[in-house]
Amino acid sequence: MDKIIITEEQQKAARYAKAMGHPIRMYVLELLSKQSCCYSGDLTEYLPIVKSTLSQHLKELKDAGLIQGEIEAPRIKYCLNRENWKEAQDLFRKFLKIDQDELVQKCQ
Amino acid sequence: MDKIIITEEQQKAARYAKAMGHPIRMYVLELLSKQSCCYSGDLTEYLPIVKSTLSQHLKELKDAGLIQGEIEAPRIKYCLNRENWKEAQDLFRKFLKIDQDELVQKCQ
DNA sequence: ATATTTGTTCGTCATTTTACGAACAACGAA
DNA sequence: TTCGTTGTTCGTAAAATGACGAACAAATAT
Repeated sequence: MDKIIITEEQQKAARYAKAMGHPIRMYVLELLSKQSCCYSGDLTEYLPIVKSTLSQHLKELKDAGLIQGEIEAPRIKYCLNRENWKEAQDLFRKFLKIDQDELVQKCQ
Repeated sequence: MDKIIITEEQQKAARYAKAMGHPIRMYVLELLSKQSCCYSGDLTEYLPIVKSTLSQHLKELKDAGLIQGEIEAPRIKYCLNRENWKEAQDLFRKFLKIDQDELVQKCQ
């Protein structure tokens, strides 16, 4: 009885989805998809969690490859990891059967 | 220091993403997005997990509202919950439809 | 009536996740 | 140098996740 191998794409998509699977992380990602960058300190101020918890969430997003941090002393500037973000976009687009042409039109 | 309320949409999107955040569940969803329905027994046969574990994963997808089961004795036929699937599509579409070039400009 | 098939539920267990506060490290400012 | 700011890491704890096998329930088939 041969078992199906879950594809690499499915693994990747699941990994990205998992990283998105928390309201705080979803919030951060959505913010970064709109405003190019943000500072961890500002997030702490607005989000209902303490800084160590936020740090963990940002670490998860980093580990999943969705964001990256850049030191801008004494703060850290976060922005999307565009390469992987694009990969995630492509995977989900495909997964969600989003019409590419329609999307292109919308974006112009 | 007022805290931001995570929006209902972000909660929903995170909930859907969380449900997608496992390779097995991603596999099932992708299958259902392609072939309209499937039977739990067939999945057990092909996936490298035992039936009780599969049952748990299907329950999670059900609880998240992404799939629904219909008794077709002695088996159970699973298909997407169209209404919620559409909602998930819309949420992710909105979330993902960032124009790359625009983003590149913003990030400089 | 009994056996078989199908899928859920239960009990168990190890691991991961989420959260907090305290302690720490890095760095710029006084 | 010393102080304050910023963010990570550590220790801890509660809850959730993921996996298995055994037991169970429901329906069909013999």
